[in-house]
Amino acid sequence: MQTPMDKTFEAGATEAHWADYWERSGCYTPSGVGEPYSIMIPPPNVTGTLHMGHAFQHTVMDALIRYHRMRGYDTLWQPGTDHAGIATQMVVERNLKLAGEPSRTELGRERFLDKVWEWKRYSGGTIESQIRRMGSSVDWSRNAFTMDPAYSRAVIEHFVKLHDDGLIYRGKRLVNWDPVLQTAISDLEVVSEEENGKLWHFRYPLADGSGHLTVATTRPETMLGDTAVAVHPEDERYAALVGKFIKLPLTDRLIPIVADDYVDREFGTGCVKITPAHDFNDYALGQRHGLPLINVLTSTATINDDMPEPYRGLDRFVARKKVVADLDALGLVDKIDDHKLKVPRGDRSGAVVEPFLTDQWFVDLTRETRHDGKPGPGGLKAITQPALDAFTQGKIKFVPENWINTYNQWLHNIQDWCISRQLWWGHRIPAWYNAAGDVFVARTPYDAFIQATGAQGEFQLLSMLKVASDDSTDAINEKLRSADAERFCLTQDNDVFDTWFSSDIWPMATLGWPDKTEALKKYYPSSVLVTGFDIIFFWVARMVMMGRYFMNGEVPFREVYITGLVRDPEGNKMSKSKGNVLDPLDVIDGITLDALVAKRTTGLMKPETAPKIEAKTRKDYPKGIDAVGVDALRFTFAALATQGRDVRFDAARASGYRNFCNKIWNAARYVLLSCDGQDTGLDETLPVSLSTADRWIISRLQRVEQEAAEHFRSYRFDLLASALYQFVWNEYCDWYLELSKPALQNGDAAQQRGTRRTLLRVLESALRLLHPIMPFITEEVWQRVAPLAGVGGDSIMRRPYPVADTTRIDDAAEADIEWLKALILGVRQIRGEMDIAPGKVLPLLLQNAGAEDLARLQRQSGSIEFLARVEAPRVLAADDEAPQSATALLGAMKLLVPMAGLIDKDAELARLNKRIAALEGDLVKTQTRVDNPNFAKAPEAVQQQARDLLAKQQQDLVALREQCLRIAAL
RNA sequence: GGGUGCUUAGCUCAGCUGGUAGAGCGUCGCCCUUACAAGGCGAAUGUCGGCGGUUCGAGCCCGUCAGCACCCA
Repeated sequence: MQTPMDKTFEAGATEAHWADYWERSGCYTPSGVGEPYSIMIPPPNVTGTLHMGHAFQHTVMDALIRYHRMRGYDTLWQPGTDHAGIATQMVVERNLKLAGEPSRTELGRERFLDKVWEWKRYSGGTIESQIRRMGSSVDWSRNAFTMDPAYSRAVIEHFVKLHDDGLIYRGKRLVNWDPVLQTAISDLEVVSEEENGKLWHFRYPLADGSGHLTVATTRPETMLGDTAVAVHPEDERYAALVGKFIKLPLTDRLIPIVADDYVDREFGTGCVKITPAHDFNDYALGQRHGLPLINVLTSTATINDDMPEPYRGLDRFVARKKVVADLDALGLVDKIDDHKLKVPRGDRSGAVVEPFLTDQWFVDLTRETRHDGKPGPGGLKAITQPALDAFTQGKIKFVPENWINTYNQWLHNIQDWCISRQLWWGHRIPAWYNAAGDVFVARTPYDAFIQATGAQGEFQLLSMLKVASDDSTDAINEKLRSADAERFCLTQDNDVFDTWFSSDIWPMATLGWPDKTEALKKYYPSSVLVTGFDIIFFWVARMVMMGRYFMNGEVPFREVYITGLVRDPEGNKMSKSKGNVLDPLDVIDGITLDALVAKRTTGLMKPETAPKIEAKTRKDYPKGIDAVGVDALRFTFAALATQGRDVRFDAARASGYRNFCNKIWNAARYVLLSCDGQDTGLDETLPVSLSTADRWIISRLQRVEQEAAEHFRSYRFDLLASALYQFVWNEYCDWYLELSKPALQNGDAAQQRGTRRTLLRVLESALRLLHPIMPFITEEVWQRVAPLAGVGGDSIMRRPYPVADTTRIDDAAEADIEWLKALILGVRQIRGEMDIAPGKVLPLLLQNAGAEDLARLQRQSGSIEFLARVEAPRVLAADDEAPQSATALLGAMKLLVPMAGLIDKDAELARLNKRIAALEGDLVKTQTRVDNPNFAKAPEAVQQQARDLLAKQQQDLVALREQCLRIAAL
């Protein structure tokens, strides 16, 4: 005998135990047998902790992984974290500031990086413990980090190979410059939003003194770097001026007037000042017209020393005012209009980004042929096109599939990718420079020195100096200096790679690439990538590019399941600055309102937003958040995983699924109370008889198993959740458990044996069906149920996922139980609508019963009496007089509950009239449908269905009206 | 300007190849019935954004308008 179960399910108590057990007993590591099934986790940034979005996606991934593991696949879920260059560097810098410690620049590169590693250990540890809490069955033995030595080697290999293949170039180009973080960022990291600004109109005098042109600008300070004024070639107003010169105010320069159809004649005056060094469009125009580039700014966005003295050193916005004031003093300001414009800001710093001319590294994604003129394909052919083809050729597909449009559109308009960042935290670019500025790209410092010395004919120098292949740059330089060979000294590029330029090889590098490992052979391509639509460009597309390029055209994953983004109850994106984030653990463990408010309002970048955040929090969660446990949270995510883009998190919904856990728990409790220590049919030699109810629930189980398989295949976790919920609650608990009660009380030994066996087997199957979504409660309950069901094994995780046996679908049993339910529903309806206490046992008469009704009555009488709480139903003969009764219909049969002393005449009349009214409405609809002469065009089956419905409605209506008259007459 | 979605019960959302509108939460009655009050039983609630079209039949297909959201330029 087992120890009895508690009356309620306490999630916390079981979670830690099973998570620990699964991991220790090797449930998470690939079995090594079966067809491979793998998922690479989108590595969370080590900037902080997991948020609801992670919890959501991890739920989906774990459900897929557990499902396939149970299906017998050799299943790998690869975990890991991402170093997240800019984001992490910013977090650490902020922490240093808050702690009053020396700043990044004061510490210097090496000591600062020590601080970042310290943070990484802390943050990474937090993330890993959160993943463990959620029950995510990742293979911890393969845990990876994008800055691991092995991973770093892969990043370098990836860069060097692309470089050697002529697909990477370095050059002075206009990039998006974040003057606060002092680094280049990619176009994807720039967010442009409409802001209120001004449009300044300046008069630019013609050099010959014959007048002026008026130009409009949103950024006056850039005029110091103007190198032309452009007009539209077909603009008659200015045709005569093209080729003349402007005397640029505040400088001594003459700049030409050029014609270019980039100019929009309608905008402003139709004259545009051209600043090629500070605007992307102007840059392109400048290239077309051979204009010089004049840089106005420093890297911190102050005016540089090449500019006229009065402006030097001024911040760009101060300089803007001064430029306007100075022009105004010269009488050159025509007018100033209010103007809405898109202001580009760095997504991390929020600073206004400047187009800025610097030396950067780029991946070529746009050329047909190599940029260096050597034979071979350029980036367009080698990288971009294959990434597009992967989908058109069906090697990968999106789920939902319409995301392909987003993907294609981006790739068709793609720009070269700036991959260098002026940061310290990240993979340092493996490029070295000599004093002459020559660049050597190599896998190791040693290789770079080999190249550098070899280039000057000094092939033996390094071996003479006993330079080792693993010597650092400094060590080699030291040896060179001591040998008076200083001219061979090299310095490594100070910059690091864009983080996405390391995570783009995640599916390969985590499996050991560039080595040809067994894991790579087995688990690449991964089966599915689960991620949000917000990083289709950042990550998905780039993984496809690099995967195909480095893996002989093989894609990194077969399917991309795009999830929605988790939002707050109002539909806003969750973010720390908005103060609407939720920690999944706070939903799991619960949190009081005050604690939640405190959590959301401390450590804010803008403390003044605290009152607003507090008010919103108190509105959204007036009672705090109930502790629901991991399983309920996971089930909530599954239920919310529709195909839409937004997932509004609803704490009430989570509480609802917490109740579902409790329902499962108590159902199991009942089953165990009924079966533990009893004959549960394990002895195959003893006779077992299955009742209609037994055959019915077994049949329903097969159907839900079919549905589950389909929903996993199509990634419809919402439908999966609802199918399982309904089966467990509305069929197994509401009906089957109730039906089992009279069977266990009154059945013979074989019947009881059959019922107990069915109770146990169906529950055991249901637990396995639910396990991928709700691992903990299913394991906890399964451990108790499985032995009684005759099922062995140490963990539900290792049991097979239920597969439908269609031979056990039993239409007759289903029809019988549907009839039974309808009968009971009829009685309950009378009871409910008459406010008769549920416990009150009622007499029940059956009038006009057919042969089928009588047969079913015979088979189900025990169930009827128990569930409907009625005395043994009395069948009226055709000529029997019925007492005055409340009525419900079951097909042609009437259910009569005698009213004497129970039911008020008027109440029953009201009730009948309501039913009649509803029925009349339905009848009209059906009648008009059937009467439409064109209805003959409909398929015969549809017509028959409609005619049947009509007949039934007519028959019911007649019966109800008859009954109504009879009661009224009393 | 280009693109992608969305608009269904008070709220959050399902609704498969067109065949009499569903779930959860909430609401309203009656019940502490020996698995579960985190529960049981019953009930109410929708011109499926507007208009037009195709069709025997439209929440679903087509057109159009309105509102909302996001992405790209």
